[in-house]
Amino acid sequence: MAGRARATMKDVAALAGVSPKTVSNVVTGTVFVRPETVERVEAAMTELHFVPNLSARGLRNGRSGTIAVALPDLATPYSAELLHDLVEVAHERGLAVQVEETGAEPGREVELLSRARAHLIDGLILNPIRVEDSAVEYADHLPPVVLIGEVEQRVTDHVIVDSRAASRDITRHVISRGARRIAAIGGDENPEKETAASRLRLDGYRDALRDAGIEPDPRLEINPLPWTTPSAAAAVDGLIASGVEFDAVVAFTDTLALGVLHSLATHGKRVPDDVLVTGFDDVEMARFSSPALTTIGFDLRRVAEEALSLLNRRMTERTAPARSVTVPYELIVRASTGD
Amino acid sequence: MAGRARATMKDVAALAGVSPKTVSNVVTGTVFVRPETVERVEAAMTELHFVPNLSARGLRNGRSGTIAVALPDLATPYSAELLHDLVEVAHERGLAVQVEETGAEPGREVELLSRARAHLIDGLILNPIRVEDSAVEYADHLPPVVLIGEVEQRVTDHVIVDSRAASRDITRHVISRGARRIAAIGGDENPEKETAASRLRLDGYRDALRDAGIEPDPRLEINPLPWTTPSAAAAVDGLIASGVEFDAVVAFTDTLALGVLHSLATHGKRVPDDVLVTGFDDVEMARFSSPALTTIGFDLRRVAEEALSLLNRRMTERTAPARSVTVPYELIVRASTGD
DNA sequence: CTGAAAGCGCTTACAG
DNA sequence: CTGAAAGCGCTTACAG
Repeated sequence: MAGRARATMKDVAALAGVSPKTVSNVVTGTVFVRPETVERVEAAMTELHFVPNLSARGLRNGRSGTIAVALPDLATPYSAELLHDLVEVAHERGLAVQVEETGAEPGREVELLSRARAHLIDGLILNPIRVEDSAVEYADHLPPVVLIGEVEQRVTDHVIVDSRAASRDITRHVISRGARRIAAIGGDENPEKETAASRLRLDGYRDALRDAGIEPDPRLEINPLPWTTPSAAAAVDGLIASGVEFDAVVAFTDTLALGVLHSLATHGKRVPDDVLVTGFDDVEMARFSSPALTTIGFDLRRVAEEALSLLNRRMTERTAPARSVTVPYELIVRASTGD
Repeated sequence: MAGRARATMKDVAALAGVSPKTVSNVVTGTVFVRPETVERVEAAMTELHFVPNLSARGLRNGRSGTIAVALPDLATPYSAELLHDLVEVAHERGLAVQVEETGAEPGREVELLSRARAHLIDGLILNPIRVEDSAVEYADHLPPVVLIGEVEQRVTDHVIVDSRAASRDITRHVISRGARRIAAIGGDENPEKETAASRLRLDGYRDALRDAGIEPDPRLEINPLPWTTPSAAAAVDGLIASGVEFDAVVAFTDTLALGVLHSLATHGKRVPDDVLVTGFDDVEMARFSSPALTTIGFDLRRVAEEALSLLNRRMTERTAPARSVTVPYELIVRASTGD
């Protein structure tokens, strides 16, 4: 078959002795076709190895059957797990998934959205990093968009977890276990470096401190960029070297927390005996680290389903008001806070 | 703009006072167009928010500018890191990437390849699990395919790492550190469960044992399916419960090795003092586990580049003989074998 | 239940 | 350097 021209509906129609329209009806299955006819057409399709040309279909009906998923860093465990669920759910719903990486640069999100490529897709699921920079103001020129993650805007649909409350809860938890000098890894005052997650989780952390009457210490608020395991390890190395005392570390993602554990182990600090440690996201490694991580968990499969449902609705009702779905979280207590 | 019809080249041409052909020339940039004309056309495109319809272009020139990447499980750290590099390289070369998950079921690979969707793509990069089942025999009816990973066939292009030699080397390493009772996690005799990686890494492990005069013990060859961290942990739990003695564990992926470390820690076995442990792949967590993992590393970015180069060549020369590129590996010694 | 015609938005020869 | 025509392979009205 290599090299031989691909069969078209016209070829199939000729072989089956029907019109192209009938072949189309058989392929799409929207109209009832007489069983004998269906059989003849299917036999012809098999014989010719017919596969519909999706470019042609897409051109005709204006939909490609493909959505894009844009994530900051595909190599991160959290992104990988989220992508896994999104692809699974999308395929169940008959949609193909194209992936894009926005990276650390805020501009990439905007660029990506306005890029030509984006317009071969029927919709976009975006996990944004930045608040203001999120290209949502361009929503008018965009395909349907659903945001995953906390962003303070009401222009597009989004699926959120209440990060601030979750961060407050997990910080309260370490306070309840006796911690007073609690480092926050991922928080930042600098609006240049601030992200939606960073801002909200820092707010939640401070809420808990305030409620407990603990004075925040700027030296304990560290934002290692990018949010990776090695940079978190380096941040804790630095904290230890600085001599600032601490008895707990609240990391704003599990990926960061794994670096925290590594640094503490390197310096001979025992978790949870000397220092309590928590993460956020409940990635698979959070259960298998030494010690296992106390963290915030939520149902990623559910997030994926909600995102695709919102996107699907948006594809049909373009002008409906923006919807927001909140997925519940739970505090998962493990050995890293001495369960 | 929402709801308003998208501008076409015809609209742009009308506004700029040129023919659609000229607009096309400006957009594709293949033919020289007079600077004043270019400027007029570009102004018109901006004004109308023109974006070329890629379905139409795809229909016309037979290429979509999209490739597919099919991996067994997107949530696995190794897959995630590989996808990250593939997407990065593909984007540098102007290609979009569609992702597919083949899962554990061997049939999915075949199904996927023959599925209609596959034909909207210009090529496919596949990380196959099974040897025989890999749908490579269908290569004639397929878009250009490049395999990543060891598969014993010469029908399609592929990028490989010499798994057998690598597995032999790392097993030799633990033998050199004094181990004699070495468990292999991921090896399997059962052809039903055997995969390309499983087969070759088991062969390499046995090569090393034979060279050292150590008799293989079937009770030490365990294949936890699927190849995940929890199943590896459960496998080692079982091994310990069985009472079979061992002084080292050679895991066939880092993901498995992380589960091995977890199980050993749970049972109070110290690594490397009581048991040596090794992995394969050098994922990021291999550096941050406690202890850090001795493993086999290779350049994933390089793998991605080679795969895309092969695919690109295949897209132009469909009938050229299959090529194979071998990427070098290295033994990375870390604390888990007592460095 | 099926056919003949038209058109989705591009780009490729073919002319000038 | 630019235009007018044709066609990539489908599907959507419009007829019967």
